Amino acid sequence: MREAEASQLRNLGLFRGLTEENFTALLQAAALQWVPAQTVLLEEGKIPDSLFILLEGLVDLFTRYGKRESTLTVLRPVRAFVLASAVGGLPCVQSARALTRARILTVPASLLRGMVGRDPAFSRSVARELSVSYGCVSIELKSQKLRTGIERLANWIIRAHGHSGIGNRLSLPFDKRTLASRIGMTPENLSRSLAQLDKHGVTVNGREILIRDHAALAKLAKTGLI
Amino acid sequence: MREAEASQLRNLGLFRGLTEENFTALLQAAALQWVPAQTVLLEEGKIPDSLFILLEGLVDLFTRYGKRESTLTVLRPVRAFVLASAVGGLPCVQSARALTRARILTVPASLLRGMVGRDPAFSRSVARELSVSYGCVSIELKSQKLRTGIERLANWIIRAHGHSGIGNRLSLPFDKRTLASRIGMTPENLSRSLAQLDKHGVTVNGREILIRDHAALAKLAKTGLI
DNA sequence: CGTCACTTTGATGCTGATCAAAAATGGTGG
DNA sequence: CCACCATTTTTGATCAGCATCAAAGTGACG
Repeated sequence: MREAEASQLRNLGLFRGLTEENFTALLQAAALQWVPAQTVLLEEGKIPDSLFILLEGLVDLFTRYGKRESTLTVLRPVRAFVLASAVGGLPCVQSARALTRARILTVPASLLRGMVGRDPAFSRSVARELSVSYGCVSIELKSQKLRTGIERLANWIIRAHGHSGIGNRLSLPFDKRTLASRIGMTPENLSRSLAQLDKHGVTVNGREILIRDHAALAKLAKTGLI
Repeated sequence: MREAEASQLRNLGLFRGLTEENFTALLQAAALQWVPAQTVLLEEGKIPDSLFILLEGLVDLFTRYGKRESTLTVLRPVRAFVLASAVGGLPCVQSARALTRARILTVPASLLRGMVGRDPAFSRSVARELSVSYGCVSIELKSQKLRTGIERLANWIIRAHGHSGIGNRLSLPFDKRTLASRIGMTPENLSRSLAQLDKHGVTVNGREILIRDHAALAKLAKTGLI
C-alpha cells in the first residue's frame, strides 16, 4: 500500500480513533486490489465477510427488484461501505458494484467485530459512522417521499456542486442513466428535467453543468426544508 | 417503574449486554412518563439530549417539507428511538410524536455516550441496533423507489400481519390517514387501493382486514424479491 | 341527535413511465 | 484522421399511477 493511501485511511473518521497497534493489525489483515469497472463487489442478501473501503474510483450501491434496478447511492473515495452488515453480521440490504475502475481495500469482518469489542474508541467511531449512514439514508427516504423528480435533481446538483463543483461549474461524475436511477426517475425524464432546469438558472451541455443562478436553483430545491 | 417494565427494558436488544451496574445507573438517571396522544417528543434538526424508549403506545416518526408531511415509520413497544442522534450527537433527521397515549422512558444522552466508551458489550449492542435501523430505512427506501403504491400496501399488510395478526385477520393499529402517509400515498388512494385488494385475496371492513388468500397477496407484494 | 373528524367516491389533471425512433456521443480499427 | 459501430442521450407520443379537488357517506362521541 502506498504511503498516501495509508494516511488517507488513518484520517478516515472510522479509523481515526484506532490505536496505532490495532491500525497496524488491520492493515496487516487487509487486502488491496484494483477492480475493473462493473465488478460486482457484493450481493444483496449475503452476509459480507469483509468491510470494504473505497480508495479510488466510484462504487454504486444498488438494488434489484425483479428486472427493475435502482441505484441507492454512489460512493466516492475515501469511504467505507457495508459497515452495518460487516459489524452487525447481518445480510446486506444492497448490492455493490464498481462504477469505474476502483481501488478497494477489504478488511476481514471478524477482525472488526473483535476490535469493536476491545477498543472503545473504535466502537465509538463505528457507532458514529453508522449514525451518519442512518441519517443519509433517512434523508434520501424523505427526499423520495416528499419531493418531485425535478426537486430531487436540483438537490442532487447542489450537493454535487458542493463537493466537486469548481466555481459555478460542475461535471457529472457518471453517466446520465446512472444519475437518473440514483435520483429515482427514468433516463428519459432526467433528460427532460435537465432541459427544464434552464428555467431555473442551470445550463446543461453534455456532462457539463453551469449554474447561472444559484438562488433560483436553491429555490427549486427548497434548500432549508428538511 | 414497574417490575414488568424493568424486565422488558433488560430484555431489549440494546440493553441486554449492559452490566448490572450500568443498567442500574441508567435506570437511576432515566425519567419515566405518560404522554398524551399527539405529544411532539422531538423535532427534526435538533440534537436530542436524551434517548427515548417507547414502553407502551405508538410513536410516529415523521418529517415535514413545507406544508407537506410524511410519516417515515410507526414504532411499537418496546423500542428505543433516536439512538443514532443521541449517541452520535447528531441532529435528528426526523420528528417524533405520540400517536396514542404513550409511556416513554428518557435516558440522558451524555450517560449513554459515556457508557459506549466504557462498556464494550454495550457499544456492540449500540452498533448492532444502529445496523438494524440502517437496514430498515434502506429497505423502506428500496420499497419506495421500486414498488408501486398497492405493492407497498400489500407488503405492509403482510408484515403487520406477521407481528400483530391473529389467524388470517389483522386489525389496523392506527387510522387510515396515518397508514396512507406511512406507505407513501394519499388517503384517497389508500382507500381505492384497499378496495382493489379484494382482487388479491384481501377483504377490508373498516379497520378489520381479512386475508382470504395469503398466496395471492404475497404474489402482489412480490415477497421474496428484495 | 347533531357535530366533527375520518373515510369513501367521483371527476379531473399532473407527474412520471413506457414505447419507439432519431440524434448525438465516444471508442475502435482501418 | 476518418468511417463505422455500439452505446448513450434526446425527442415525441401515449399511457398508467397517483394527486388534487369536491362532495357525499360513515362513525364516534358529547
